[in-house]
Order: sequence, then C-alpha cells, then structure tokens
Amino acid sequence: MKSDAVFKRAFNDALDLIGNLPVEAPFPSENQLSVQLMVSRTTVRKILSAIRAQSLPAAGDSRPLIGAIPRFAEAETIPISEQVEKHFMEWMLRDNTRPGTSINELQLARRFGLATTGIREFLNRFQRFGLIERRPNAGWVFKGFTASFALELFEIREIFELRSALAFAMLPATSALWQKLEALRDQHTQLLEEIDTRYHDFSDLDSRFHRLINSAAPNRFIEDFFDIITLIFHYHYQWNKRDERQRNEVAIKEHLTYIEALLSRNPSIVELACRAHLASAKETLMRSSSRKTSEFARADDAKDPVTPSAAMPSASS
Amino acid sequence: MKSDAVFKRAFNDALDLIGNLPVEAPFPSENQLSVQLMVSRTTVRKILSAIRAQSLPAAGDSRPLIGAIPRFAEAETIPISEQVEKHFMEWMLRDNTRPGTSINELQLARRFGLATTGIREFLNRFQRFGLIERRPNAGWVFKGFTASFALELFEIREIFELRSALAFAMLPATSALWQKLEALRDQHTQLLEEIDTRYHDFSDLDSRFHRLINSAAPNRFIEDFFDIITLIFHYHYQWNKRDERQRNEVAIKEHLTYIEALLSRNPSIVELACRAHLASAKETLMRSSSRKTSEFARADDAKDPVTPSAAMPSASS
DNA sequence: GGATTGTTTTTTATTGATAAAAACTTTGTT
DNA sequence: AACAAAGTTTTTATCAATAAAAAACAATCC
Repeated sequence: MKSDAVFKRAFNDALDLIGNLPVEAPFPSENQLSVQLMVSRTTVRKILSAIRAQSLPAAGDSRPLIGAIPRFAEAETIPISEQVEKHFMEWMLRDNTRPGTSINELQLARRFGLATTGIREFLNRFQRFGLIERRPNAGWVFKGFTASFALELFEIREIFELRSALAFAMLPATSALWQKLEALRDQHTQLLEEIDTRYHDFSDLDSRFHRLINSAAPNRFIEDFFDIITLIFHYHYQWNKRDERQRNEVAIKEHLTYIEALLSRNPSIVELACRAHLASAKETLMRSSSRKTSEFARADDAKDPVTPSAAMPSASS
Repeated sequence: MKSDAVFKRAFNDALDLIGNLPVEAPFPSENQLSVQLMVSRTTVRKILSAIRAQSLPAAGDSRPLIGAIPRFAEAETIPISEQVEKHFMEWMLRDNTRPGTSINELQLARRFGLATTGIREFLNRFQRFGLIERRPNAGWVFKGFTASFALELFEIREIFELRSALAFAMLPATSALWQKLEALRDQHTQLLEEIDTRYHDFSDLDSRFHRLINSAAPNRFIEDFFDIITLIFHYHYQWNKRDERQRNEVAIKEHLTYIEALLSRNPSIVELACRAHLASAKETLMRSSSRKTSEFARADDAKDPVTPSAAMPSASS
C-alpha cells in the first residue's frame, strides 16, 4: 500500500497557503491549487474535503475556517523512499559501518521497518554513487568512504570544473549567464555579511554556484557526477559540524575570488582561482574526515579508510 | 518465486564438465564442483540429484552415465533480470521508440511477461546510463539516444581517455602493464590477420584495451563511465551491422598506432594517436546512426534524435 | 467555450508471501 | 583432525494484491 506522504505534505502546505491568502482574494480553484501544491487534482480534492471535514461545519459553504486545524508531523510528510536514504546513512554513521561490511536486505528492512523491496530499490539507485557493490544472488558490499574514494572523486571534480569554468569564461558577453553570475556574487557578499547567523545557508549556495558554472556548457554526465558530490558533501558535513562557520566563511571568500576571476574572462586567472578553491575544498574534506581515522580498522581492498563510518546515501534525485 | 536459471545454467555446465572428465580422474567432490560451476553447494547438490535421477539407475553408485541427458534451452538459463535488458532494447528498437516517450511500468511488465517489480528494478539501475528519467509518482520518460547524447558522451570520453593515456605513458618501465600492453598489441595484429572471419571479436578486444589504459591510474568514476560506453556500443552496433568488418579493421589499425605511441612514451605522440582514434570512433558512431535520422520525429527537448530508436539498456554489471 | 467540479480508469508505491540459492551447522568417514 | 556429505537456517529474487496518486473522461456553469 502506497504511503500518503504526498497527501500529508500537500495538506500542510495547503493550510499555509490558504492561511496567507489576502482577505479579499477569491478562494483558489482546484486546478490552481493543484499547480501550486504540485500534486494532482485528485489529491487536491482529498485535501479540500479533509479540510472541510475539520473546519466548522456548514459555515455557508464559502471559504472554510482554517484556524486551528492541526498539521501532520514533518516525518509523515516524507515519502518512504526518501526516508530510506536517511536511515541508511544513520546505519553507516551510528553503527560505524566499515569498508567491506556486507549489506543484508532483510536486516535493513527490519531495522528500518519496511519491506525488502524498498531497500532493494534504494540500493539499486544508490549503487551509482560508487559506495556499494552488488554481488548477484549474494547481496551487497559496502565499499566505504575511503581516502581513495575521496581522491578519485576530487580528481574528476577538478577535471570537470576546470573544463566548465573555462567554457564559462569564453561565454559571449551577451549571455544571460553573466547576470546570473552577478546575482550569485551578490548573494555571496550578503551571506558573508550575515555569516554568523546564516552560515548553514552556504551549502545550498555552493551547489547552485557550481551548477551555474556547469551550465555554461551543459553535459548530462557532468551533471550526474555533481549529484554525487552534492550527496557526499551534504552528509559528510551533516555528520561533521566542526568549524562549520569558519570553513564556510573561507569558502565564500574563495568563491568570490573565483567569481571575480570569471568576470575578468582571463583564462589563466580563472584556472588559478578555480584550482585554489578546489584544492582547499579537498583539503578541508580530507582533513576533517581523517581525524577519526585511527579509530577504525581496515578492510581487505580498502587500505585507506578516511571517514570510515562516515558519509553517504541518497539516490532520490 | 525466484527463477531457477542459476540451476539450469549450472546443470548444463556440469554435464559438459563431467563429460570432459579424464576417464581415470576421480569424480569431483561437491565442493570442487561448487567452485568450478560458480554456484553454492546447495545448487550443486540439486544438480547432482537431478543427474542421478536421469542417468541409468543403480549403476553401482559410482560415476553416473551422462550419455544423452538433455540440456536446458539457452533461454532458460538467463536470469530474468538480464532478460529485461534485452527486452527493453528490443522495445526501443522494434517499436521505434522516440525521445520523449513515456515509459509505463505496467505495460512493459505485461509485454515482457513479468511482474512490475522486475521492470522497476531494471529502470532504477538503468537510470544511470542517462537515457531515461524518473518522474516521481508519474513513471519514466525515455530521453532518447540523441545526437547531443552522443556528443556529450564523447566529450567526456575524450577527456578521460586522454588523461589515462598520458598517465599510462608516464608509467615506470618496470610496470607490469607494459607487458600486458604488448600482449594486447599481439592480439590486435593477430586479429588483423584473420579479420575476414573473426571481425566480431573486435568489440571485446576494444573494451579490454581501453580498460587496460584506464588501469594505469585507476579511478572508479572513470570505470563506471566506461560501462556506459560499452553498453552503448554493444547495442548500437548490434543493431547496426553495416560495414562492420571494414569499420573494425580501421579501428584495429588505429589501436595499433595508438599502442605504438604509448610504447614510445612520448606524450605528444600519444595525445595525437589517442585523439585521432577517438575522433574516428565518434565519426563512425555519428555517421552510422544519423543515416536513419530523417525517419524520426523530434521530441520537445530533444532537438536531435540520432539513432532515435537505437541504443540502450543494460544495468547488469 | 473555456475553466470548474464530479466520476471513472489507469498507474505507481508498497506490502507480504514463497521458491531458489546461499550460508551455516552438524554428522560421518578415513 | 580434516575434509566430504547431509541437514538446517537465512537471504535473495520474484510474484500477486492493493491503497494512494495521477490521468482521462464527462458533466456543469457562468
């Protein structure tokens, strides 16, 4: 049976939406709601009737009184397939899963409280991140977030980013991307000013920035690769909060230099700034994860656990 | 219920194995068979008892008479999950599926004669090849093997191959890879001599060659990317047999030049040979597929179907 | 006549059940 | 003891069933 997370999420959103409606605005039509809530009209109707059932009855069939209708808990609004990701990560983090550990579908299913099919689906999608490997008829093996994983990741990242940055610098002055770049620069300076309170917002800005650069010469394989980076960083830093503010502040400044370099359109300057930023990002990742290294044992083929238990999943995108 | 393709494949293999046993050799133990047939001992026992049941009864409990025990049909020995790949490809080829077509799990399941779960699993794995896209709660879309797909693919391929070829050229003279390279060169010359009869053998040689080069500086992301190339070429050329012999002959000669360049260890010569080979491979692919282009309509975002119906799946590795 | 609401059909997400295959444990044999 | 065979338990692959969500169709309404 399908979970009704879609309904619950949209229900909560609908309450917000209706609550914030200007007093004079007409009540939105089902179609409009369907667009705004990003669900089918079928679901909109379900929401509407749920709302009507809970608001004061027979209030003249006009706009229902939303008042104090309770929302669904956050957790209930996340579809199972996405929860698996989180669970899986926790399994690795908390249980300190080591490279070489074999993954048991049934066990995970029981632990996560869902059917094996869900696990299977997740693992199949997650496979592409290069952290697990399939053994037909014999489950999966966790390969681990080892130092070599990180090194290999960064090697490719550097190749791709350099290629895209240079392509960006060559963009004609008329390209719309220049404006977007300037907008992003402004967001960076702004974030820098409020860094003390908003430093968490960096990770989103970071991935938007790198995606913008990639869009100068779009290539689906590069974009796919960036999903891996995004995932790794997301979970890695979620696990390791040390020096977050400081770390992000440095990165923002590097981005600003990098952006200026792009705006200068001078290839060698761009290359310099880009290389500098990536080197620093790599250093940060390797350093922050290797501190814990000594605690962990090593698996056969993994001679270099870096963030042994660390980092992981997400195959949702 | 699991299919028993593993058993059937191993059963057939076992008959061959036992049939070819030297007369004096002792009958292999269950454990030995398990290793040789690459299945668990559980399956070996099942095979053994199946064989005993069919061979002349009570022949003194020693070596059973294999004689004329019938084998299982080839088709039965392929696990369902692998069949899906083939089916899916045929669906695209035969039905001339166009970019933008939406993929319906239920429909495919019915057509392929299996449960939707199998389709789902396949699609999830196949996703990474960049030819389909998921729409949560609303199925999948076939993005098509368009010209831009091919161009993007080759852009990355060139970047990766160049990087690996240069790394290879820098390998110390003591590296074992030089010998392997020489061995591969010999296989190339040999194949060239027998090209008229053995030209199909090229595709295997090709992928072994490129994998060898990559192994100079191993990187899992590059290896993963090569799976995509292998897949595309496999199916693309399986579908398009035009000029196969001629095409392969040219490629072999290019490989030989490329190999000599590597052996020379001169980076600029390597780069030249590598670029030349890739350019020619790209040209071949684009040319052979674009011939049919005119037949096909174009989908929204795909302004350039190349081998519209062509090319595809395989998420088995 | 184009948007709105009401109704029916199709498709996706998720579960639980089960045979095949693998992994583990015990027993037997030299 | 050391390996082979027999027996048991666990795990994977696969199916069929079903509620939720989407899509398609039909009836209304300014």
